[in-house]
Amino acid sequence: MTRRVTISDVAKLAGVSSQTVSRVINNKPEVSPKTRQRVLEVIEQTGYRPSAVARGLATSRTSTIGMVVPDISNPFFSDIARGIEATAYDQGYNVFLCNSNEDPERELEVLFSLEEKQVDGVILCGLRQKTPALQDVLKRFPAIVLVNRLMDDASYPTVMVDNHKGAQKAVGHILNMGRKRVGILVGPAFSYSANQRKSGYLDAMEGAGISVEDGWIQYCTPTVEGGEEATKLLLKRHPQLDALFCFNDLVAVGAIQACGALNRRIPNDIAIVGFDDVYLAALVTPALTTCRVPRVEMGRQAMNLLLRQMKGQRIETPVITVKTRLIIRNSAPKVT
Amino acid sequence: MTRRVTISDVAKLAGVSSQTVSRVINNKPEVSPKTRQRVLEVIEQTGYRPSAVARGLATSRTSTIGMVVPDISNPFFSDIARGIEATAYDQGYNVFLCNSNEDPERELEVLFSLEEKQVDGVILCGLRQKTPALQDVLKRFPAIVLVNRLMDDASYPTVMVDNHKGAQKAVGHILNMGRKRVGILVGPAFSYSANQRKSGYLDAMEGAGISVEDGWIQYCTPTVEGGEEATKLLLKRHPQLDALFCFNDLVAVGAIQACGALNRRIPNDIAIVGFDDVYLAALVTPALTTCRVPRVEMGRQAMNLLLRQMKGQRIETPVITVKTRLIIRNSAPKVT
DNA sequence: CTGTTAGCGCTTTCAA
DNA sequence: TTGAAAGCGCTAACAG
Repeated sequence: MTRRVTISDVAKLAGVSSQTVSRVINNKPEVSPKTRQRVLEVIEQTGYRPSAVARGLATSRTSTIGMVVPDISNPFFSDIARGIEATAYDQGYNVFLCNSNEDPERELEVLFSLEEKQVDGVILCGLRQKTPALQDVLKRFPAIVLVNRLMDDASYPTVMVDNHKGAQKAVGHILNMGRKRVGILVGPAFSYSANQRKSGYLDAMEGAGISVEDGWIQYCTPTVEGGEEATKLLLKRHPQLDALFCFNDLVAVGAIQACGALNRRIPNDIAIVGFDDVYLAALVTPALTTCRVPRVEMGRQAMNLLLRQMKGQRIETPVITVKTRLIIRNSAPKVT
Repeated sequence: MTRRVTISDVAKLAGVSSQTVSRVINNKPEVSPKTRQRVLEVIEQTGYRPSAVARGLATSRTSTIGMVVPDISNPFFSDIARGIEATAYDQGYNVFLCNSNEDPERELEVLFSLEEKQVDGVILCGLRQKTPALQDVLKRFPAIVLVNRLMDDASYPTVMVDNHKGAQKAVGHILNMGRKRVGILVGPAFSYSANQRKSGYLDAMEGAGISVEDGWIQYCTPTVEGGEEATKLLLKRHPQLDALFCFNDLVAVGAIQACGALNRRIPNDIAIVGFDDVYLAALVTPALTTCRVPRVEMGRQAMNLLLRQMKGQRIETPVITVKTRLIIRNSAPKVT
């Protein structure tokens, strides 16, 4: 660790002012080819890298953004993260990774740290709260994008999943199989996505002229265990159900396991459909029919929305809704 | 977006010098309680946050580290990332997430960007190359930790998995089941972990007095598809094999699928053991016996090593080797 | 205990 | 096309 090479080191060695070096590294046109050439050579020789910190202080832009996710080890969010990082990288931005651990207090704290770091923008994924304190910090960022969670007042550009249509497609597919007694493992009652998926389910059922019994609707935690428990409860009370539409793939895997324990054959006795299409979905037995959510794409879109804001461009569509696609596998096959 | 509140704004409002404010925000003792109180009140009222950028320029430390992973959406690395981020956060560091996409050129580029951002340290996960150019950039960082990949000269503190012992345990378990014809799906020939696991396998077999035929050793890409293909090849040439030790869980899942296609019952006809214990492992059918790698723990250890370097402490153990644990499930159950 | 001065490495503005 | 001066917001070093 020797001292960093600075812009004035380069300037001296090239026999120019540091301003000229600055012009060269920023690709300004007003430098003579000769001078530029000489400066570039010195930069090459010395291995000079401009300090983004000093530049950030001078320009008050850091080419840095913050990404807040509940948990990066959740495959749903790590895919989104990949999309964000890839697009950010292409545009010369570095990304701070912050886990909020679903903890509102920590969510605030990471936002404070991002504020101190002077990020140019923040992408918030799966945000849970919207307290005044939260609203307050958010206001202080130059740009904000929300992913998978709508603020009540739609105050920020947002990337959403078309949960309603996705659920309709999924349930429609089940109905096409000839099943009519379709239960739903809704997921958590407070979840925005869960409620959208539920309403898609209800619309599909209603559209087919089937009246849904209250008991067919079962809330659960969005995990394998949650799905397993909920399925056991549901099938105990309503053994006549011949299909289950699940909040996500993890819940669906729980449902598969419960059906195994209850000796219900899938799909013959009961069909099962998930949501998300995480990696797992294709690999369980039976392979899961599910609604694919384009997560990497969501990340890209989110970063693009952020970039536009940071460039001061107007955002035509403040809410981008990405489409899902039904992936048909063995847990709810196509009936021919 | 109004102008940021700066340290001198606070100083003026509190009727002190900015130096005193600096002392307060850095918790220096030499400030009178009264003054401190007054300054804190102004900070509270104004919502002042010190600029980490300005501070970074002044101190040449940024409280920021870089984390380079091949792919954050790979669950192996996203778990490590979680461990790193959690520990970093506790110590007041923010983490730049960089995907290298297994691309040596991009790996270099992200390191350059991290250098410009003046990170205090870098954690490199699953690094593939060690070209002179790479060595060169690395030298310019104040602190470096390697994860899951040893540089030939052990020049940097490193967190490794005890692949050798893990493989020995796994194969030992298979042998205890009474199986003697154990094939191995090694993984990629260039992979350091793969070679360590292979040597653990060979030692276990030799220790049991079993001579391994060359044909039992099958290289493959470390994916489900790779495992599937390799298994088909292997079992075609060596149908007598009664167990497979796989490079990782994905390969093992591929093996399970191949066995399904070949009508080989697991574990009766053939036992299958994986490595890593990603969350998938418990959810496939049959559930996978596998060697658990404590990934979050690895991330924590890596960050701790980095912290010690950044504090200028001596590193007693330049290579930390984390232990694996055999998780026995149905694909290779315990024989009682 | 508190304030003053200088400077971190860059860009912006103005002048040449 | 080039350079000089000032300043971004903070801390280090010194003085009082």
